[in-house]
Amino acid sequence: MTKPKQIPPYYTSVIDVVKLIPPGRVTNYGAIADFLALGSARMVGWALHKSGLVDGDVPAHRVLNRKGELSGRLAFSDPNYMQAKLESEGIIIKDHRVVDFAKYHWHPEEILKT
DNA sequence: AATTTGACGCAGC
DNA sequence: AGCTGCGCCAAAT
Repeated sequence: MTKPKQIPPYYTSVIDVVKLIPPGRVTNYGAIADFLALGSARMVGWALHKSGLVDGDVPAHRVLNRKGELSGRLAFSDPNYMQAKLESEGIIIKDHRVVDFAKYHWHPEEILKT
């Protein structure tokens, strides 16, 4: 019979961290991977891709690659969703790239400081 | 079961 | 400063 697909634990961990990203801020896959000690930023990418199927309330549009590029925009239902959402949060995007990326860059470590 | 791909990152050139 | 190659680990074919 149909077997309910189990969600690997680290998927949930990644989703949890992504949900903690403050509006108007962005982060990169490597930062999350390092924070969760996944050992590979690719895992974060995979987890986020699946996140849409697991939880539709994940602000995955705030996760970019280390260059600040919207590398995952093509994976969304609408390629323009990611940019539109980020711009609506006050982030300027030029050629699928975040302007002043370092300025908006957020690190999971921030949640520990508070 | 083996090979390829992937929402990545970094060192080297 | 941009391109190439390699490493990372899991999922898909």
